[in-house]
Amino acid sequence: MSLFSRKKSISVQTIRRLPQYLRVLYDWHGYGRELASSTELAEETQVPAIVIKKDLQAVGAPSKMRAGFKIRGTITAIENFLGWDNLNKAFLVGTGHLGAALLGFSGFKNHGLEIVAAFDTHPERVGHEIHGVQVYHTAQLKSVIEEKKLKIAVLTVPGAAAQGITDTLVACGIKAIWNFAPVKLAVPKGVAVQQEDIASGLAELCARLKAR
Amino acid sequence: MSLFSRKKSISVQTIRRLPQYLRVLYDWHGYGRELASSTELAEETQVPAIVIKKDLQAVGAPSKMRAGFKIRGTITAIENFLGWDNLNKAFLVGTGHLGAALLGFSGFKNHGLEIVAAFDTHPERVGHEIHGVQVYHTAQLKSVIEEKKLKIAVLTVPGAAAQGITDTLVACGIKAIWNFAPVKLAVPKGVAVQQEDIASGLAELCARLKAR
DNA sequence: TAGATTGTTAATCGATTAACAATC
DNA sequence: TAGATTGTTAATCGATTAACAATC
Repeated sequence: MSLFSRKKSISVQTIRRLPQYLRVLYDWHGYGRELASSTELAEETQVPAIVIKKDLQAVGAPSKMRAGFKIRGTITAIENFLGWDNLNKAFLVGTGHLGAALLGFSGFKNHGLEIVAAFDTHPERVGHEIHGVQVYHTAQLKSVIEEKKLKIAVLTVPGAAAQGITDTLVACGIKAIWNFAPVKLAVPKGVAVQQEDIASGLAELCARLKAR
Repeated sequence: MSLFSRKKSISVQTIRRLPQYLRVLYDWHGYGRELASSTELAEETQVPAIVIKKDLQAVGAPSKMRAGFKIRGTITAIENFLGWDNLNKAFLVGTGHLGAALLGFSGFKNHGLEIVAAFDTHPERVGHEIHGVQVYHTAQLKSVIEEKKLKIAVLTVPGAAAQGITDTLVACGIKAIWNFAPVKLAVPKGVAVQQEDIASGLAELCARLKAR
């Protein structure tokens, strides 16, 4: 056991499955259950049992031989792996339809994210609140980010504006950007960008529909 | 060339990348360009050139040796593969924040989707229009689906309601469901469900942020 | 004990990547 | 011709799947 015995990096696929497990585990934990076997989780999530076993082992979920994984401990292990055990302060740029929808989504608090500020350029939005979140003018980005010590940016601006805003964010020292604009952002190394492309899912659905 | 020389099935990963190529190609086509090499597309999309080459070959995009892929023909090939060359009539169930945001998103017309009806149970929404789309009561699902010959369902209802609505949709003969509720839907074989789980992307971002 | 499960290693599969020929 | 590109086949890599031992 050397200092270098770091767990070998966990695959993106595994990471993307974790929230799914988490939801079921929260549910069962709420009912007072203490153990969950990969077989049972497989039934609930439609993910193969052996995949679940491997995924949970990868994040170091505690288990009891022959009995299954310890629900409470597995929740902790996943939350810990994702950094969802304490809230990251985040802000949202672009309070259009999608932005407003995300501001109204209370579920993020279970997912390590707390959106505490929003930004826009439209005069009729600036200065108001949306779902309890104050909307500032984009010109105030730097000062508000510093003042509130914000770490994660949620980008819901039009595609044409995305790169410009991104450059500003990078200049402000932001290290994580969750981008909903259909544009590949150029960022310096060291800044994590998570691209959400709604068209990908639609393409998948259409291709499957067509293939039948 | 037998009847069975069907292109070997294209991977999900390839399918999910196609819309990205499409956006760049639309753009360049708008400028009157006729050819695009995989190298140039790689620069624009940050996808490796050889991946792009393979992807475009897979959908049968036309090319000129030494010169690149023919933009107009490649657009056609991708649209055709995805069935985006003519609009699928779709409807949306659940006109909450996210549902309203999707109704207001005009971009779907470029993606083979035309949302022509919406459903909800809230009395204050039923009977009104949202972004020009009529909202019906969920009780009218069957009749409206049949009357308007709707094919694709977009589900933006709360998780607790998703499976119940799905059962109704299946009974109405719907074959494709684009599900934004964080619930794995149980459907009979032959019904395509595309699951969008916003938490997956967030998990990916958080894991990457944590790993640094 | 029997049987269901985790733990662990090996086999399989398929996507990505590399290599190089063919082309204009 | 030289050089950039597509076309095509082979090599690599890593995720999934299978197999079976260990456990209680």
